[in-house]
Amino acid sequence: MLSIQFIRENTERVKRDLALRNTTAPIERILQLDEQRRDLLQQVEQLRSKRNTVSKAIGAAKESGDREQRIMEMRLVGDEIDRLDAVLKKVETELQAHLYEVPNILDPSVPPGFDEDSNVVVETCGEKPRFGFQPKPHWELAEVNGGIDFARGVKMAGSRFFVLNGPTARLHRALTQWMLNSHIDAGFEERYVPYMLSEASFYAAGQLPKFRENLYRDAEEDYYFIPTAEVALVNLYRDEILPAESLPKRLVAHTPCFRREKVSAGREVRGIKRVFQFEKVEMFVYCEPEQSEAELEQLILRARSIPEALNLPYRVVQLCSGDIGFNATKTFDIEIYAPGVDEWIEVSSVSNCLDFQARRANIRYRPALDAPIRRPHMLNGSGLAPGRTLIAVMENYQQEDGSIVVPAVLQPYMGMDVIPAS
RNA sequence: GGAGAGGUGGCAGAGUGGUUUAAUGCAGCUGUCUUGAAAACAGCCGUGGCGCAAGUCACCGGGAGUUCGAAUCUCCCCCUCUCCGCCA
Repeated sequence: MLSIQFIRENTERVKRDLALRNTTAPIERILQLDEQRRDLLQQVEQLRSKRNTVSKAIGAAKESGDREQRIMEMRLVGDEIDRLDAVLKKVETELQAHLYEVPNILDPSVPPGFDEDSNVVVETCGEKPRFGFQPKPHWELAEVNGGIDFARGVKMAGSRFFVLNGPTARLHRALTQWMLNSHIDAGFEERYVPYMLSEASFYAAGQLPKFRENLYRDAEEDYYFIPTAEVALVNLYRDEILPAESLPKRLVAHTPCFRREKVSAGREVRGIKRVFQFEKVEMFVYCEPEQSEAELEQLILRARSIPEALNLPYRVVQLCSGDIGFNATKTFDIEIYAPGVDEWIEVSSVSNCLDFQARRANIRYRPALDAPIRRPHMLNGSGLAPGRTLIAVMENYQQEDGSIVVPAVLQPYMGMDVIPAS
């Protein structure tokens, strides 16, 4: 969240960014509540101070003549404190709830725009493959080699679930392992994290209260299923003060992701692009505020290294103001071209969230001994989503008979160089 | 799921109604001494809110209550540990 001080001092900026995001938040109400809060706080604290002083005196002079008189007096003061406190608490609760609803400010470089149509392609790399035949979409390739079983996924769980078979399952796992290893080799430290977290953790990560309808949850216990490892990686150091020498902290985790997406039937139903459960290798960085711009660049390079090494055509897209996520100030997507569906598929989203999540999660660091505490900047980026990368590999590496050549970097993980047609 | 014991500052650990601004120790920081270090000695050493400031308020797992006054008493909840049960 944004600090109330920031909103107070940069009201116009905050309102402008809300408009650019094509969303709303009750900024005027927040400012009003803020003023009420400070006013009430001063009244209550003055009364508390008085009560503390007198109570101490009562304790010190037990046999004083006006003892009863003073106790009576303080009883009234206590009643008034209770009354004001109740009002204060109500104001603070509402203020806090509204502050949770305000998205991050936008980086000045974010292009304005209503929706994804206004996103800006920053760079396009690699060549689209040329085929001497009509390339098939991955679901048709799967029919040839039996790699994806849609029918049984639907039977077991429902629509938008699937099963991977044999070499295709192994290719999916190979992608995951290879991605993870390549980030570890680049200096990231692996974490294995819970896939279900408490409601408090989801508030801290900025998932709640806004995106409740997109989450799967335990019906009886306080568990929500993570829609991304980011939620866990934000909460790792919740309520902690990190030592300066631990920054920058570059982490990577592989988790399944669960997303309850309200997609209309008939739209993007084919294939495995849009599903309710998928794998993701997630990179995450904690760093000093001065470093976050540079760390963002590094994260983008890390994400790009994956399609580079797989020799897949991809492009880097900067999200416009209307498409950027709630927590982020600046986001770049990586999209890989998939010739079968003839589409650029989003496989990564890399964001700088500044101190937005650090404030929600109450994470701080001490720059030096005796130096004042600060909030770290936090960044996240997929590196990448193996399921969608699988689509790109299948469609780009397909041969006329429906067999699929295994990219060189994955062959050690596969023990084969071609997935045969049948 | 059942029974028992606990939850106090970075750590250890006192504190069962009123100079507690939480004792003391360890760790850490600064200084004196020393060629340097150690030791010794002295001082410092939590977080957050409000306020121009002086200052003030809150925080002893979380919440509610009793009281002029709560780390301390009462109730509810959460978590940890030990034993039992179940289990990959």
